Amino acid sequence: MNTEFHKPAYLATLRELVRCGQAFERFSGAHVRKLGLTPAQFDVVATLGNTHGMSCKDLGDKTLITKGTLTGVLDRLEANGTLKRRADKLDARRVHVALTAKGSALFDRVFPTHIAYCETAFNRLSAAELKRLHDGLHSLRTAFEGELAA
Amino acid sequence: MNTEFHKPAYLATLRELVRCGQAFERFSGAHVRKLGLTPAQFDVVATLGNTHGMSCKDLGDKTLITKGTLTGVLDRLEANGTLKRRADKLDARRVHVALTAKGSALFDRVFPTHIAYCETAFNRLSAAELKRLHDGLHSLRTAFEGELAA
DNA sequence: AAAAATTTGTTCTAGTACGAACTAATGAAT
DNA sequence: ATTCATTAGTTCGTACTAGAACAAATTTTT
Repeated sequence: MNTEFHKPAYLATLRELVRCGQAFERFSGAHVRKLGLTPAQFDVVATLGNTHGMSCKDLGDKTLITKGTLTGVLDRLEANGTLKRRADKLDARRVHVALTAKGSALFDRVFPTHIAYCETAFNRLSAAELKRLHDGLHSLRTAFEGELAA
Repeated sequence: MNTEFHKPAYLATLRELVRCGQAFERFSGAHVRKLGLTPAQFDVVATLGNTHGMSCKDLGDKTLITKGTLTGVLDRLEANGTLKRRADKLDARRVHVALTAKGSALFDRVFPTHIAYCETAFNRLSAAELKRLHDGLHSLRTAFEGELAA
């Protein structure tokens, strides 16, 4: 009680960051689920689309899904025939992951649709606003990563 | 295959939004876990701190934790004595949630510490940058919410 | 006042999320 | 070559997440 705690000014921005992120999750996630995928699954399919596949490591780096989680996501997508795992002959530790023909068709059907859907929201901002926002987010992310390393 | 898909300009900003949000989660979450709480638990304790408590509905609205999830989070915090549920006499549907003395002490110990920790990252940006970022995030969030309602 | 619609909170399921422990394979150091 | 350290993936435990179905209480409608 009543520790007179002076709230720093940055809290308003922090709050907007979290709220905006959650609003995007709802906005994007609800659409993705209607397309029959979870957000994480969409992320994987979108990353593998139009590539010859990649290792779990690379996939994890690009999607920012941690490796422990990735195993399960890949399991489910492999089980329903969206992608296939195969051993990497040059490095036996690695597993090469690539979309199947079915997965590629899924990508073609789902990716442009979702990109167009998201565009409706972003189009409410001007190009200049988007650029400013991009730069600000980038600075802040760099700050988080820098402090975490420190 | 090879539908020549023209990637819209907004994707760069979208990517930064997601990455910045995840960077914050890591930055903030790692610290909160060291303090012995999960991010969701910290969110609840921080929201209940310095109040006389509130209904699950209000708590869910403020923390943006959906009600199905909130039940479990509250279960665990109640089990370890951080908070207490009691019936609301005016509206029997409602459950009033408030910190116990132990929970209040936890809040006093953990909240200022974490706020100060987060400040180190935000201090890397100028006040003007933070303001611009705040406004941009707000506009974008409004756009998401507006499109979702539409 | 009775029926219908809404609100509040819990429960259930499937799918993340993170961290830590573990195995197997590659690379480095000597 | 053999030990040592690092890297890639999987597995495990606990906790969070959305969404849907549910029961109970309140409000609205008639």
